[in-house]
Amino acid sequence: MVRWEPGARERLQAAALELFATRGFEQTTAAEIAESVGLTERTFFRHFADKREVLFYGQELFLGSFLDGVDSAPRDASPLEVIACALHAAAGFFPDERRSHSRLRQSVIDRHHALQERELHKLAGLATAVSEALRARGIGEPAATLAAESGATVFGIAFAQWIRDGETRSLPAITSDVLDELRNLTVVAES
Amino acid sequence: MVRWEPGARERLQAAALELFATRGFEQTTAAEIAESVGLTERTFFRHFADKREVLFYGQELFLGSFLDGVDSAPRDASPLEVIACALHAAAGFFPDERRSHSRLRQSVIDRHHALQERELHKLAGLATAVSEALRARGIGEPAATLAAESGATVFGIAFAQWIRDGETRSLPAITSDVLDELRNLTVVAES
DNA sequence: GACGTGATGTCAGTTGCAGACATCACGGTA
DNA sequence: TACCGTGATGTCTGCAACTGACATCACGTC
Repeated sequence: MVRWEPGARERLQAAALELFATRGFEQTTAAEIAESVGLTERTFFRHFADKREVLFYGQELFLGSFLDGVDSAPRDASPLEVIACALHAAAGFFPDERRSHSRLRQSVIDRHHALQERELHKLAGLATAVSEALRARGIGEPAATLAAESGATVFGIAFAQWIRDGETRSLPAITSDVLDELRNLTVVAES
Repeated sequence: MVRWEPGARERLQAAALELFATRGFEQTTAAEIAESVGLTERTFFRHFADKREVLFYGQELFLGSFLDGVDSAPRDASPLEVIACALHAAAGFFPDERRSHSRLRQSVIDRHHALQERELHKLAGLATAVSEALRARGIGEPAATLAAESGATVFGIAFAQWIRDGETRSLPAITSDVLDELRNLTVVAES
């Protein structure tokens, strides 16, 4: 007889998303999430540093694809060209099959300030990691940070558009368009 | 005999900053902050929605100066020119006399994830307000959001530089330089 | 001089989280 | 076959972050 069902973490994450979506984040206790999959509150907090983290755990792969994109850029690429590569790689991380799941998850996040804060913090951490990768390529400051943060901004805007109702384009396509808009922004200012 | 000393909120904010700076954020309870100025924990939470907010309360004035800057831009200004005006106005909100206080406050924030999250959330709220102001001027999406977020990024980088040890330039001067770097970023990419 | 008001105090309760310690299937080792 | 270490879990306990309900009482007003 098995002592524990496998995949405790994944079951907790799935249950949490469902409960948050139906009852709301504050109305769902960590104990309820745990009990709904046959575990205890204490175990919940062993898997996730805090209640919010259950929605954000496991983004290292996403960050990794972002950094892989940085590495894939040619040596002599400009900062913004490097960001373009990173965005292309990162956008590929979200194929269209994930759209409805992403939509549900984001609708939960958008409804609660506490979750928005965590999301912003994760995005900021990603930007920091990218800016370090840019500096490792010899790009100085503040260009590296500026480019990295701009990349994160572009991704955020594109992602929000990707999960909007009625949107049918793929995330890479949208990302590319938004990046073009960023280029236009400053070009127009220069004219 | 007066029933309460005036300025409860300000006293709480000052005491909180000092205690956070000396003991650390998690090691300081809301009750301790309140008692250090002769109040109770319950009163603390009547003035601030949560423990973190004591460090962030009262930023409407800063947001206001940002929006005033948007309004001060000429009608036919490009999005980035509008942002330049907004940044100039916002940077003026932090004269050099505030530098050491800002430095202390920021050092506390930088030491604690929970406070960083709140700061990012406030900055994001500012960017949202600015993007709405841009849309009200007839600027479309995603240009408005892109410009507003870029402005927030520039301000954040400039502010971090302003409070760095040894930095002597004024915040408006630094902000202007960082904004130029943002322009260079995309110009180089276009060449 | 009575009266409403607003900032505060008091008290009790829920929830998020963490330390300390026990449990016990499983996999290896003698 | 008997033993042992390990890791994921449960149990118990306690603190701190908040919150609702209700009491207090200086102050200004009528």
